[in-house]
Amino acid sequence: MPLQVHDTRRRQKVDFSTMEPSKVKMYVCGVTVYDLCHLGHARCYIAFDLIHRWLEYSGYDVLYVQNFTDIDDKIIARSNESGIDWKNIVEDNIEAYYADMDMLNILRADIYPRCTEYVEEMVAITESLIEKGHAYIADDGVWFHIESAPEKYGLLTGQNIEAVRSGAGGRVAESGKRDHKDFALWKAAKPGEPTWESPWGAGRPGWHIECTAMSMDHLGEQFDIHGGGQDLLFPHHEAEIFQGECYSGCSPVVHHWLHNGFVNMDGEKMSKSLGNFWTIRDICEKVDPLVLRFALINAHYRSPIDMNEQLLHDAGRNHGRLLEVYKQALESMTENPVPLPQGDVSSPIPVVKSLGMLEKMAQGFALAMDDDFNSREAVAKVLGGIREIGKVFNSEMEADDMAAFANHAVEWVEEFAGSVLGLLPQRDEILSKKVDPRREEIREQVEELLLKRADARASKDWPAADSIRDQLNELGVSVVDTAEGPEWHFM
RNA sequence: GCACGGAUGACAGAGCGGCUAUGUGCGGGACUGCAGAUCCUGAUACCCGAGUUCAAAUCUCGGUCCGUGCUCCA
Repeated sequence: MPLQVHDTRRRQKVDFSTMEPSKVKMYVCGVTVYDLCHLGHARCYIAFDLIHRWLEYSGYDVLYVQNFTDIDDKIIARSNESGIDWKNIVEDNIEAYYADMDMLNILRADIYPRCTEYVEEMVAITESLIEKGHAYIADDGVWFHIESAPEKYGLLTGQNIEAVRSGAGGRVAESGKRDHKDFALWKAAKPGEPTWESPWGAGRPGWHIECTAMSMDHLGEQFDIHGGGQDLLFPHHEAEIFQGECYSGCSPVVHHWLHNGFVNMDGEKMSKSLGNFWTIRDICEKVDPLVLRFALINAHYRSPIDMNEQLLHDAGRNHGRLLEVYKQALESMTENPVPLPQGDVSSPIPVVKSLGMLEKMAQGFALAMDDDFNSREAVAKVLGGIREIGKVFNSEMEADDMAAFANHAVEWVEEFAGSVLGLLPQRDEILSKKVDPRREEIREQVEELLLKRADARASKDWPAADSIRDQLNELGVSVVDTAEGPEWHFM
C-alpha cells in the first residue's frame, strides 16, 4: 500500500509522489515571531514533525524548510508598545521558539530562513509579476491583481470569484488597490517603520510574497509538500498560488497542500479575548511536554482537537503506561540475547503469540501512517503493542527468554513510539530516574513513616496504617502497595 | 449569503461496503486489610428518511442539526 496524503487543492486523498525519487521537498509556514508560541503552533509543528518523521522512516530524504516571519505589523506594533528594538523582539522569540519545539521533541527542520534575508528575491519576483501584467504599482506599494488570473481564484477554499465579484462593487477603502480582492506585494514605507530599498521606493514586503520567495529559493519552482494551519488557507496560501504560478508559469507549484486542524479549548475557539489562550509554556508547567505531545497526536492532524482536562488526563495515563513498560523492558535487557522464536498469532505459546501480535501491530501502525498520517490509529497500535509486552512481562518465562524478549520489546517501542511518534525521553532519563531534590529532602521522614506503617499492617492495625497514609498524603506523597513492597511518589 | 468540513456507544475518537477499533468512564472477576496499580472480562453505537446491494456506520439522493472560513492568525 503506497502512502496516501490528503491534498487540500484536490480535496481528496491522493497517492503521494515526489518529483525526484525518494526525495521530498517540504515547506511549512513558520511563525511570526512577535510573541511566544501557543498551543495551536504546537499542534501544527507536531503534525508536520510527525509527517517529517514518517517520510524519513519510509526511506525518503526530506528537505524541510520552515520560515520565520521576522517583520510584520505585529512585530512593529510590539516594538512601539514596549520600546524594545524590533530586532531584539525577533531574536528573543526565535530563541523561545527553538526552546519550546525542543521541549516537545520536534526534530529541527533543515533550513529556517528569515524573510528579511530574502527581500532581494521578493523584489525580483514582484518586478517579474509587474512585467507579466499580474501586478501594478500604486502610491502605497505594489499590488497583485487577482483579475489577471481569475482561474486561480478559490483553488484551495472553493470560493467562487463570480460571487465575490458581483457583491464587491467599488469598495477599495483607502488603499491604492484597484480591486478589493487584490493583495499587497510591497508596502510603501510608513513613518517610523523599518524599511528596505526597492525600485518603488523604500518599504517592506507583503506577507504572502515572503513564503513564495523563500520556498522557491530553497526548493525550486516546484516542490512536493506545502503545509500550514487551516487558517492560512485564505488568503495566504491562495495568494501564494497566484504569486508562485503566475511568476514561474508552473502549475502546480505545490504538488501536495497539507493543512492541519485547529485547537479548541473546552469546545470554544482558542482566542485571547475569550481568555482561553494557552502558550506552550503555560501548559507545560502543568503537564509533561511529552504528554502534551501525546495528547496532540492522539487525533488525526486534519481534525479539530478539543483541548481539555480529560484529553490531558487520558494522555497522561496512556503515556505513563507506555513509559512504564518501556522502563521495565530497558531494565530487563541483556547483552547477549538468546534467539527468540518466530512470532505467530495463532500459537498457543504466549510469547510466540505476543511476538506475532507485535508484528501485526507494527503492520497496522504502518498502514495507519501511510493512510494520510493517521497518528490516532498509530497510537492505538502502539498501545496494543504495549499491552502485549506487559502481558509477557507478567507471565512465567525462562530468564534468558525474558531478557531476549525485553531486547525485542525495547527495539519495538523505540522504533514506533520513539523514532516515529517521538514520545519517548532518552533512555538514561528513564533509567536514572532523575534525582528529584524534593524527594531527597523528605526521604528519611517518608521512609520512617513507611516502616511504622509496615509494622501496623503486620499487626493488622488498619486504622493506624491508614492514619500514617494520611500523614504521608499531607506531605504530598502517595503510597502504592505493590508486590515488591510500598512505593511512593509525589501526588 | 457563498464556500468547506462534520454528525459513531456515558465521553473522546478511528473505521468509510461484509471481519473486536482504541482509550477514559461504568459493570463483573483475579490480586489486595482497604485504596491504588495491574491483569482477565462485560455492557452500551453508528442523526433522520428513501434508494443501490446478497450485504451499508461505510455508496447515492433528500432532509435536519453542528462547526469553520470569507479581516491578522498554526
